[in-house]
Amino acid sequence: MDSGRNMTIGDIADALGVSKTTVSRAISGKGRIGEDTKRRVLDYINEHNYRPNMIAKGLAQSRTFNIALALPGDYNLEDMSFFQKCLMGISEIANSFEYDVMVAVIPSNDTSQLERMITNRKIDGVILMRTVFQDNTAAYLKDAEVPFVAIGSSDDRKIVQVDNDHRAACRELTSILLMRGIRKIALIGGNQSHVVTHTRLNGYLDAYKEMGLAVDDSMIYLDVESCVLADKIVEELLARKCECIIGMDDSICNYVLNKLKKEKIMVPQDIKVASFYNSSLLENNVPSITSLEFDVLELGMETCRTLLDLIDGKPVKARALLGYGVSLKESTQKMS
Amino acid sequence: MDSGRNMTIGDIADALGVSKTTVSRAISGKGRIGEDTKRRVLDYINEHNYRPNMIAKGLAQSRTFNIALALPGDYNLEDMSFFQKCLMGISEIANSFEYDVMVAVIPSNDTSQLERMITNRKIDGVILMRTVFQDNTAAYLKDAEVPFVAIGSSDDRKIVQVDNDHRAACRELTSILLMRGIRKIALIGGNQSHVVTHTRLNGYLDAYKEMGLAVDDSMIYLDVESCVLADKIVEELLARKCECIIGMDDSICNYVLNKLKKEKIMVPQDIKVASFYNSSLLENNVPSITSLEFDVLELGMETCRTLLDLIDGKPVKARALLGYGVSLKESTQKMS
DNA sequence: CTGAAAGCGCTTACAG
DNA sequence: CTGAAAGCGCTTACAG
Repeated sequence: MDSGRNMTIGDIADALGVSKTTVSRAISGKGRIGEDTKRRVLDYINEHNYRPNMIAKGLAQSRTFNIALALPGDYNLEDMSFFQKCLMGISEIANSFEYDVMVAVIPSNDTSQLERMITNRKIDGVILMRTVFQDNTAAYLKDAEVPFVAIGSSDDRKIVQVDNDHRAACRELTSILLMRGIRKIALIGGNQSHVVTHTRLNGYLDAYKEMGLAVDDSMIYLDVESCVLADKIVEELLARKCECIIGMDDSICNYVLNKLKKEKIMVPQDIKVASFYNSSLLENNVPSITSLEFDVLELGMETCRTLLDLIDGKPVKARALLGYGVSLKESTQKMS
Repeated sequence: MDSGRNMTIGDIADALGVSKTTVSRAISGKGRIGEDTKRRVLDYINEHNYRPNMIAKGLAQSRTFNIALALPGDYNLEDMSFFQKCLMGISEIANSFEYDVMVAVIPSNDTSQLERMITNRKIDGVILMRTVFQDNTAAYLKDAEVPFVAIGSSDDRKIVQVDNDHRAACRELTSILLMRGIRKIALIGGNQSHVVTHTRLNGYLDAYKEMGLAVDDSMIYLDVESCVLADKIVEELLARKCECIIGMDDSICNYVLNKLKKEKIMVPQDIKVASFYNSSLLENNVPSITSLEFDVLELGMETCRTLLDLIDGKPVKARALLGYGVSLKESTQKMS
C-alpha cells in the first residue's frame, strides 16, 4: 500500500493539478476556496488516507501540538492512581485535538527536564499536576511565558487553575461526622507545602466553626509522610480516646489502618476512620472506608480543555472549581 | 534577557561572520571544520545560551526526537507503580539524549491514538509496556515498520525484548518454599493473555520438576482478575488445607490477604503467602510479604537505551534478560 | 477563488 | 576547511 515515501501536500497538488496553497487551504479551512475544489481535495485525501506531517505544520506555524505534563518526582502510589485517571482524561481531550502529551518528571523542584523541553521548542503548554507554595516550576513557566494551567489551587491569581472543591468537600464530610455526635475527630495530613493540604484543613475547620464548636488544635497533625510517624500519632490518639481519625489522603489512611490492625483496634467499633481522598487502595478494604470522591477523569479533561484554549489565545476562566461526592461506608458506621 | 524572538543558527552565523553551515557543523560535530572556528561557535553558543529548535532539526533530518510509551488502558494500581518506576528510568535516559517521551493510551487493543502519532510523524519509536499473546499493537508496529521494543517477553523473535528473568525468579522462590517442606502450594495468576502470566507459571512448574515432585494442577488458578473470584478460590483452598498461596502479582496478593483477614486466618501461622511480584502495596503490610524483587528503574533505562540504539540503526540484542531478587519476609516464616 | 514565492529553523550534498 | 543553495513539508502574506 505504502509506496515508499510518505505522501505530502505536494503529491496531492500534482495529482489534482492545483497548487500546494490550495491543498493547504482545503485542509485547514482557512482562506477563501471554491466549494468544489475543496471537495475534490478532501475526497482525494480521504481516499488516499493522507495524514499531514504535524512537525512541518508545527514548524510553519511555530507550534508543536504537544503539551507537557509536569509530574512531581516524589509521587507515591496513591498519587499515581490520581495521575493515571487524570492522564486518561487529558489524553482523551488532547488526542481529539491532534495534540500529544509528553511527560516531564520534576524531581524535587529540579525543572531542568521541563526547561529543556521548552528551550528546545518542543511543547506549546504545560499542565502542572499539583500546586505547592513557593512553586518554582510555576515561577519558571511564568517567566518563560509558557501557557500553563495548574491542577489544584493557588493564591496566585495569575495562575490558571482547575481544581475540585476540596474545601467544601472536606467541610461536608466533617460536618456529617459532627452531626452524628462524634466530637474528637483527629485530622492527619501530609506535606504542608502542598496547597491542597491547607485547603483540606480549612474545610475541616469550616465545619467546626459552622457548628459553633471549638477545634482542638492538638488533634491536627500535618507533614505526616512516614509510616513510623503515623504509627506514633495513632498510639497517641488512642491514648487520648480519639473517636475518629480522618486521613487527608489514602496513603495516610492506609498507615492508620495498618497500625490499628497491628494494635487489634476494631473499625468502626473501637474507632472510626475516614479519608478526605479516595483511591482504589481503600475501595476493597475490610471494612470499607468512608471517603470523599472526585471525578478525576473529568478533572483531567477540563484541565486539558482549558490549556488548549489558553494556547489558542481564547479566554479562559482564571479558576474552575469542580464538584465532589461523599461516600459513606462501614468505617464510620454507628455501632449500637 | 530575551530579545523577543528566539535565537537561531542564522543569528549566530551573522554575529560571528560565518555561514549557517559552519554553525551547524560546529554544533553537530559532523563534517570537517577548523578547530578554532568550532571553538568560537561553541563559545558563543554557551555564552548566549543558544538552544536549537529541535522541531526544525527534526524536520530536516526526518526525525522527531520523541518516543511513545504505549500504555495499556486497563492498567490497575499496581501496574501503575511499575509504570511509574519504569517511566522514571525511560525518562532519564531519553532526556540525556535530548529525547522526549509521549504517552499513548491503548484501551483494549484500540491502537488509534498510537496510529495517529505515527501517521502524524510525531515519534521515532515506541516502547510497549507489556507483551500479550496475539498482540495487535505489535503487529501494527511491525507492519508500519516503526522501531519498537517490548518490555516483557514474546515468542516472536522479530520483536526486540527487554525483560526481567521472571521464569528463573519464580522457579527460585517456589524452590525455596518446597525446600522448606511446604508441598501444597497454590498459585493464583492473572490475565492469561499476558505473556508474563505463563512465564511465571513456567517458573513454578520448573521448581516442581527440578525437585522431582508432581504438580497438582488443581492448585493452579489463572485469569483471576476480580476480588470476588479470588475470594471464592481462597475459600476453596482453605477447605483443601492448602499450605501456601502464591499470588502472581500484588493486586492478587492483596485480594488474598483481604479475604484471609475477613476469615480471620492468620498469616503465616495458619497459611503462608508469597507474591511473584512486589510493589509498595505489600511493603508495609502486616505481616510483611515474601516476594520477588525487580529493578524496574533499570528495566526502564535498559529498554530506552535499546530503543534509542534501534532508532539510530545500531545493532541491538534481540532479547535482554535482567536479574531479580528474592525477598523473604514474615509471611512465609515457619512457626514452631 | 487561486497560485508563486518566501518563510519556519535546521541539515546536507555539492562545489570550491 | 568553508559556504551557497536546495531541501525537509507545511503555512501565509501578497498579487492577481
